[in-house]
Amino acid sequence: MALAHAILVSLMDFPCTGYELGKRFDGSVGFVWKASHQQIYHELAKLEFQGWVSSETIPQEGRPDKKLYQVTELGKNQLIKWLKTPCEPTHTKDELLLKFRAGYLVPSQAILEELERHRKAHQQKLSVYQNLEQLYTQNSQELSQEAKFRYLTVRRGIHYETAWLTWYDEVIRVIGDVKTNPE
Amino acid sequence: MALAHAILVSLMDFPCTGYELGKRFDGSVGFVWKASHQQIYHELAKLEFQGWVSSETIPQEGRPDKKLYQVTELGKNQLIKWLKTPCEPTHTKDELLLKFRAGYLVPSQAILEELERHRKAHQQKLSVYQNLEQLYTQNSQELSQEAKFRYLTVRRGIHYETAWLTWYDEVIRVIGDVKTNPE
DNA sequence: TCTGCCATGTAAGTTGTTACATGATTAT
DNA sequence: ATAATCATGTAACAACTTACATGGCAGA
Repeated sequence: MALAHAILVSLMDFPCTGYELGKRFDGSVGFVWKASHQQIYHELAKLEFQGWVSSETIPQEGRPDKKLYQVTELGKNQLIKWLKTPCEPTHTKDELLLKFRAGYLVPSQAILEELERHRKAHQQKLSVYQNLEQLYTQNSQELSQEAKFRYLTVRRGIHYETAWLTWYDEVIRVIGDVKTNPE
Repeated sequence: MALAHAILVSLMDFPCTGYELGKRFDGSVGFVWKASHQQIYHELAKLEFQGWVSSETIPQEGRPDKKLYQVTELGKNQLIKWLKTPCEPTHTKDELLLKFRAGYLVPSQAILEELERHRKAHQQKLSVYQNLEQLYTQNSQELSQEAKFRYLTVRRGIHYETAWLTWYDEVIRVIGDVKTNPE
């Protein structure tokens, strides 16, 4: 259900092909919603069938034709309807935290190494967000309404990644110097 | 795949029935992994078939028999094997943030109300975590290795919820005083 | 009396993952 | 040569959601 809306939100920025959407879902859109290209193609077909998006086929030589998708009036109305509908908080499913909770079952070194891998990933994501943030803050003119929402989405990413990094530091302080390794 | 491990982690704390697991997944376990009772019963049956858990049927009067599950040696080994295997960072799927990103399409009041609802939920979860935290910090004796991991899992929850609250404040500062409502 | 708790599931449908398939073009 | 990029999908499977089903017991 929400994948459909994630696609609509993306296409509202500008029309795209399925392939391009796939890349955007790997990049900045993926910070709020992840999806594989198979899912995207499948959902686009469904959306077109429902009349929420329309496509224009662009013939190409030496490679498959492109299909450029855009949101229809109906699609936009449905998107706005969805925006006005309350939603539930996201169901947490965090494999790393789940592992961490059972971390006492293995030598703490194993857990700390895994944590370090993830810490690096979060550090990198933070950098990406900080670069994006600069695009909004560097010129001092007032941001448009649309830009404000995007800027704050990036800010949410910064808060999120920073919270992880702070937690990692805390973990190191509490269990990082443990000498007694079980097993 | 990971639901199986979430169940094993929970059962390592102490043996449970499916029903009790359901409640725990609604409560403290649910902070790291969410699952419905249907999923849990289904997965328990699978786990027992595989020999990762075993069950003891406890007859009852006037209500269905209980099945008390516990982790087998095989299950524990599999759990430890899984703990040592690296995992990927969680795929983000945040409906609220997705909506927020497209927030410019509706009157900002609509978004702010939805945000307020979620802010309250995060505030409440934070309180729950803070109460749990006290259990670990109130007596000054050194925590066991197992308790440290649990304590830090709770701390992660506190960092997570606090980051949301900080972001909400920021959103209010940036778009909370907007006079121009589209539509 | 009615709601909620206890206790277990089945069945149908949707969503998401993994593997497979094609084939020219461009960069290393 | 080889790998990566462009560009689209199908098929099988696994995971998850929603609705349904049963039925006694305890408390407001």
